[in-house]
Amino acid sequence: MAEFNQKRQDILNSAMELFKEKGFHNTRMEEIALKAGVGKGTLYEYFTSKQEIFDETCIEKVTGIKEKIEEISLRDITFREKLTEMISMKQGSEKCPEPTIEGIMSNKNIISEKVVYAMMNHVSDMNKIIIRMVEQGKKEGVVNKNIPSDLVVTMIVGTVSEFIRNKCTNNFAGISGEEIIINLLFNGFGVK
Amino acid sequence: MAEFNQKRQDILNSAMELFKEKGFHNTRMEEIALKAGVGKGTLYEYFTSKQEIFDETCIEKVTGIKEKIEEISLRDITFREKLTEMISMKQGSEKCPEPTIEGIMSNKNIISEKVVYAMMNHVSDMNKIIIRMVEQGKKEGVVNKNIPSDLVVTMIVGTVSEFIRNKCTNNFAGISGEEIIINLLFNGFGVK
Amino acid sequence: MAEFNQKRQDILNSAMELFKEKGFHNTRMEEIALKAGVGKGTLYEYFTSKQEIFDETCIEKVTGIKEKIEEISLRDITFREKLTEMISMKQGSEKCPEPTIEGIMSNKNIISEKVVYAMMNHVSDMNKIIIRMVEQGKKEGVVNKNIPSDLVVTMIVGTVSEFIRNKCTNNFAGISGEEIIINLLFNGFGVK
Amino acid sequence: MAEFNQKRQDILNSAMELFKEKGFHNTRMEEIALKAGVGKGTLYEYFTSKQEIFDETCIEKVTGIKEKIEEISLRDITFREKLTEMISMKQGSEKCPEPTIEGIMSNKNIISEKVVYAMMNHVSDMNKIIIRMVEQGKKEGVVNKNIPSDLVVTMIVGTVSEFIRNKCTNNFAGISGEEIIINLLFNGFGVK
DNA sequence: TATGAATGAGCGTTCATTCAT
DNA sequence: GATGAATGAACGCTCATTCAT
Repeated sequence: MAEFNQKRQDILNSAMELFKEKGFHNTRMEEIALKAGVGKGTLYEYFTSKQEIFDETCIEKVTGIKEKIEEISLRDITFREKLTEMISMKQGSEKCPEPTIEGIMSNKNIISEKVVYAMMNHVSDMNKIIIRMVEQGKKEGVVNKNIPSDLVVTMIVGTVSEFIRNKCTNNFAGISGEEIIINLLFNGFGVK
Repeated sequence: MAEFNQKRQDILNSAMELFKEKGFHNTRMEEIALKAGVGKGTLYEYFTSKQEIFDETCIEKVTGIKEKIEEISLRDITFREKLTEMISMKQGSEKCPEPTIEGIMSNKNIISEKVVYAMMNHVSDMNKIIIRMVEQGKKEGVVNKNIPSDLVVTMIVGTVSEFIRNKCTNNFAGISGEEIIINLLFNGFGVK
Repeated sequence: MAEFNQKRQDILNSAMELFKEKGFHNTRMEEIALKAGVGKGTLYEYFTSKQEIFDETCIEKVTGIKEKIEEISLRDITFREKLTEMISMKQGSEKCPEPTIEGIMSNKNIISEKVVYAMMNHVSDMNKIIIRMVEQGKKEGVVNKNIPSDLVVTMIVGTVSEFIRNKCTNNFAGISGEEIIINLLFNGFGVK
Repeated sequence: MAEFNQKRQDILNSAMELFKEKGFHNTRMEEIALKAGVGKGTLYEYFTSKQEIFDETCIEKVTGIKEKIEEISLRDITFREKLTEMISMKQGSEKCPEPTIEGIMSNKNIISEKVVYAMMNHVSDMNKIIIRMVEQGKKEGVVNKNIPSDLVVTMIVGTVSEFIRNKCTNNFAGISGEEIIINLLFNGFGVK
């Protein structure tokens, strides 16, 4: 049984990488099998269809992100420290992964409907978690209580995602701007 | 010739809508032809392949966004006013369009390579334009000169994109948060 | 349109021959296409699936038989003459075809359900037609009125089918037993 | 060894039932194994292929029919009694079986060639047996000596098969027509 | 001996593209 | 130029068969 799960995961990992690299429609079942080191037919011992494999990889990715956010949110650290953790967050694999929720959600017309719902629930959960983090900030007296929390979340999520994205496409050669970005979020770019 | 361009544009518009709705691989040439009111074979009088049609729609979309940004950047208004214009920017079509650059770029494994380069150039241009806007802000004395402009751009682009995205998925029921977001960008969410 | 129907019929004929020769599952779409002199994809311009092609060939066959029976039943000849016509009936094609209804019905687990119903209706129609023929015989005073017509039909259909089948498998070398069989049906094999 | 034969027979019985119900190509080896209560691999300990299993079931069925006919033919009873026995003959299993030779022979393009020959020999044997029965009738003075025996056999086999077939498809609700059919065979349906 | 996880040849079907009209 | 009937390469999936245990 442990072995079953292991092989299943191998397939999922191979598929994930190929989907990321070439997209759903340009990835052939045969390639997934080859990469996972199994026969084509074996894929169907673990999954019922290519669609299911794709769905699972998507679910796994959002779940992974959500769990990281959740884990950060539960630590006994300040709001600012949590923000710093989030911005340093990395997807496990090498290279430059598809780290943002948005990248995953852009496959909406490929993912099967029920999985879209599942993912949207995850996204909604993440929003709630981050809203709670913002409210922690308000309690700590470091976040302005007059600003609606959801808009604060919008700025955080947007900025952090864009920052991570840019780091991947190497727009910030060498400079580690995390600290600056955090300050920007707190103080804005305006002159005081 | 004018007629040629008109029909070409009709095809492009039909294709754009279908691609947005169903994705590249789920859109059939026949559907595009049908929607454009031409025969299937006719598509090949105006484009050499489905790929080319897709490439063109992508280019057209980024170009559209870029031109809007450019147009805003050239107006004789303050930096803050330009920001406000950007956040109110809308993609032409009805419903909820695919307005952000990121949504388009997520098709990287479908777009043909040379078009990816073209698009990245556009994106890079846009960055430069926005950087110039930020520098205008610095000159006006409303943007903190000590913060690297590219990081300011990161925050602006990320926040604005996320804001537009959320407005589409109706996360902000009724409340028009544009003004608040602008203030957030300038002052951050921190307590002064 | 005439051309459409012609090509459709060509495909059907090729399919019919192959199905007869090799059965449904051993006949490949490619072979049907090859035999019909069209491309594999073309088959799908005329039919939606292999199943549909098979269904149509079955329908066509029973319909053909039914129409022949019907045509015979409508002629202005005596019951005995009609019987003689039936026993001399031949399926159009060369070689030794699959002439009996039973041969066709033996594909019940291949034919799609709704077509099975259609065929059973045809079979039921044929029974009614033959029953009417028997009743004509009773009116003519050549068929014993005390015997239930459906049992008479059973004997006629069974004997005629078996006779045709045997002629095909060459069990009756040269001898044309039609006349004898008709007499047998009327008088039985018993000694008077 | 007895156990070997028992299990072999179990497999054959399971297969026979499934083949009858769903046909050769729609029956999967896994189903046969499941129904026989053995593992998929075990099937190959007893048979070399699915084909062989099918061949054996066919042989077994014709052999069964032939043996019944043979057994009837050897009894010390009159020709008429033998006929009555034949028409009352039933295939062992419940429901409505595939009792006629023709039903089995309609699989000619599935059965392997050498088995087709074997079956045709059986069929030929059966004909000879029934011919001998007819000749017994002639000796008993109840069958007209002027009619070629093979044509008499044709009428008997055809009528009996059709009768059994119809009884299965419930065309004769309740009425047990066996006696009438026998009389029909002897006397025909003609008016004397 | 019995098993069932693994396999891959094989086939039905789709759809971008072509080309005769 | 405009068309759509015809095409066949390509791919997802099935299932008989194998073989390590």
